[in-house]
Amino acid sequence: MGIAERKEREKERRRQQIMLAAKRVFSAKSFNKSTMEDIAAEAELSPGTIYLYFKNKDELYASLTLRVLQYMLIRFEHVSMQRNLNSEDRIAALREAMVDIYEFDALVLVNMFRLQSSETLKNLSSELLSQIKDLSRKSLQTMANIFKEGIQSGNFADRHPMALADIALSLFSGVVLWEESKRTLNENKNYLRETLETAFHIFAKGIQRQDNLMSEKIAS
Amino acid sequence: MGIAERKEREKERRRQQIMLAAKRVFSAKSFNKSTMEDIAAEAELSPGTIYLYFKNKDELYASLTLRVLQYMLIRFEHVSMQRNLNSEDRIAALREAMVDIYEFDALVLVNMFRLQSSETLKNLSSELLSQIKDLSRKSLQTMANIFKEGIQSGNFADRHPMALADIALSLFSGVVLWEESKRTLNENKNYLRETLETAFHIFAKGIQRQDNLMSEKIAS
Amino acid sequence: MGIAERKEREKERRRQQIMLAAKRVFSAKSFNKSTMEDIAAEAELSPGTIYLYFKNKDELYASLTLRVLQYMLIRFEHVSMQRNLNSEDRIAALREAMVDIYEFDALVLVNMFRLQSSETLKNLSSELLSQIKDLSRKSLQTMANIFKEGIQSGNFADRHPMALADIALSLFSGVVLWEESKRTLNENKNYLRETLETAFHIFAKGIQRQDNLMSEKIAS
Amino acid sequence: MGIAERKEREKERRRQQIMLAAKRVFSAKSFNKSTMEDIAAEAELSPGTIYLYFKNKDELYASLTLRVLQYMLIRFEHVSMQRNLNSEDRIAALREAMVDIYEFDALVLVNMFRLQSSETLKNLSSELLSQIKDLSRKSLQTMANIFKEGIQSGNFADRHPMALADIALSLFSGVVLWEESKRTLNENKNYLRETLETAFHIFAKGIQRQDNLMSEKIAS
DNA sequence: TATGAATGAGAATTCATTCAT
DNA sequence: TATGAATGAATTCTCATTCAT
Repeated sequence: MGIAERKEREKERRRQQIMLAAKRVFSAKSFNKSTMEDIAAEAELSPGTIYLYFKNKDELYASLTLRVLQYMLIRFEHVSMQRNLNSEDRIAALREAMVDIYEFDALVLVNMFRLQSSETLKNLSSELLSQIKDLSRKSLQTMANIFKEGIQSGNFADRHPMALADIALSLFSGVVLWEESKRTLNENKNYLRETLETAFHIFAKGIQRQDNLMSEKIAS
Repeated sequence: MGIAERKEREKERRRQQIMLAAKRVFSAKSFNKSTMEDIAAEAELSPGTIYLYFKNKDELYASLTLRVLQYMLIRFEHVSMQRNLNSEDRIAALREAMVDIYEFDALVLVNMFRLQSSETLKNLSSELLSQIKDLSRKSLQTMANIFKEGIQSGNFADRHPMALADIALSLFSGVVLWEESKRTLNENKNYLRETLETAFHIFAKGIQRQDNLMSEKIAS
Repeated sequence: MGIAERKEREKERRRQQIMLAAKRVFSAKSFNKSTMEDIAAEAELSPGTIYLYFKNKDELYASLTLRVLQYMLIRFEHVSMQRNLNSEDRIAALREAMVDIYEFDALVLVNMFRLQSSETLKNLSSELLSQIKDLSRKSLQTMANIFKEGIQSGNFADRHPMALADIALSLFSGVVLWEESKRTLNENKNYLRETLETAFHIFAKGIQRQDNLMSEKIAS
Repeated sequence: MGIAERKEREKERRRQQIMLAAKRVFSAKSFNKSTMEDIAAEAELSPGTIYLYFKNKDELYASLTLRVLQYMLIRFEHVSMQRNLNSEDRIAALREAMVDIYEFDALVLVNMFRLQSSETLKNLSSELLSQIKDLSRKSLQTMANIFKEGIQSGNFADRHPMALADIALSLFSGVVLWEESKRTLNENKNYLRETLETAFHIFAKGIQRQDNLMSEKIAS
């Protein structure tokens, strides 16, 4: 029994080892220019071994996406459970979660959209695909709940919570994409955190109820 | 001379024809899964002919990016010149410009970030690369000017105009990316315009001066 | 018009060139040990070129089979049309046709049965597969007609003509198989013609009507 | 000692278990498309274990051939020893032996010809190879003896007995090959027994002495 | 200019075989 | 003995690019 469990754990560890190597290689070279041999070398394994853990290159790639999505859900759920925070602080917590997610894996989130291509989709096992769909749906739903509570407590203007979640996620990915882009073209330092802070300040203000804003002002 | 001009015009027309074909193929299949033969077939030309107009696949791709950036700059400049509009309406005009850009070429803007890859960059002629940098800089600057004027007229909160431009562009690309993603995964209808409207409403409200909001409220 | 035709002819010639090279390589090495690179080298072409003419290795192989089947049908039809021959001589002519077929391509006929594997079948285009089925059906039918006429003329015992065709073809392939086998194991000279002669003498006698045999004997 | 024997017996049983699994897999998929992992899975063993019993894939394959040749010799010897039967009945007994052999292993006999490939031969231990040659020689010789006795007893026409054995074996393998082929291509039911009966009726009649046939006829 | 057949380097993937446990 | 993860050489196939016509 213990043996089966240990084997299972080792197998999972090996998968992680390969995914981490893949992440490093993809970050350095972009998906198409990265070869399975590069990844194998980075993981200090032989090419054949990769295929014991991942059906093909697209599936390895998609597994990286899954990994980020899992982390994203956990971080969003954590924010969602912090009921003691006021609405504004929850938005800030959400933003901090996003910074964490970015630090967990900057590029895979960005490249996640590679999965758009139907040519890619057909190389994926339906199980993996449905896991990805499921996780992204859950993450959005979790974010939507945060907005919903803000609306019910009268802090946020009355908008469809799911639309707000879509927009918050879009803002996040857009900023990551654009900052990464600028960074590569100009080799500048990383302004992601600052930009994200500004962006979410604006977003937070943009979704507040007018009354709320007024009363704040008057109180001051 | 007239002959030379006509030839020039025809050459440009042929370039456009290839780019349009490439755009369609890249949209359907993603860069790597699209072959030069696919593109040639879509353009009703032979593979060899493509190479008479574009140095290589990467350069063809980059030219598509250039094309959308040119359009973007024109649209942004047009908004910038509409001095008769109030700040709020200019944000709305900016948003409409973005919808146009999206309709001009949904994915290439998003995939523009593929150019990040340094492996790709070195396949491009330096001329093309500097044109791309130049155009994206100008587009941002033009947007920044719009925000700057809003700040000077006292309508927008005092923030760095370039940061606002970065965020507006990020929001735009993020929404395109995410809506396209949802569309591919779920085969749903296209909610881009609606989402973009909501997103820019929030953004517009988020960057207004508090006083401004209050006075609006009181006046009402 | 003439150009299109010439191109078509050249394309067909190139296909033949590849098939001949493949035949030589398969004869020397057996299907699995022959690589596409071997075949390309033998045809003095690059590996990629093979794929312009044949979808994959299995399809190239099956095309060789088709080629023999085409030749087989022509030879059998030729025998079938020789109505002036008596039944016994027609069997002899059939046997000579088989020797020709063997000389046209000894191994592919033998290996034709590789196509049995369903794993192989699924790599073939349905068009090619149906051509193969069609040709083997027609060849058998043509042989069956020869037997039918012998039965109707009272020379052959009354048996199902198609069953006789099956058996004649089986005898042919069995002899080829076995003689090739002996030849490889013992590096002996080629007894195929002699064995085939004996085999078809026996077969011819075996299918004659008893009366016929008797009367021959009495007449002698 | 008893222990050593039991171990030996168990080892042999395990070898048989693997060969049976291999036979099933090879029948379904053809040699090249069958992987050692397929065979291991079918035998409910791990790939490594196969190599404890067989040197390599070619040798496993050759062992299957050996197995069917052993069975063939036993069956032919059994027919050979039935001296009480008349010649015609002995041919019938031979045919029944062939049906048994077919049922013992339909395809391996036919695929035996894969061993032709010199590339394959050099992967085999010389011991195994000489056993195979020896057994096939003995089987043919046994058959030849049956024919020889028929000739000496005046029932069969005077032909070289070994040539008759070659032809009988060819007819057998040809029929198996062709019937299996038809079966795979058309998913029909199995006509092997019927075809083999007809084929050997014809063969039996074809090798009889003329006088013999006449006298039969007159007697009737 | 346009063609499209040919190229061939390069990639993904497979699988017989090994070996530490 | 048995395992099965790991290997890595070998193989099939792809596709950006070239070039003779």
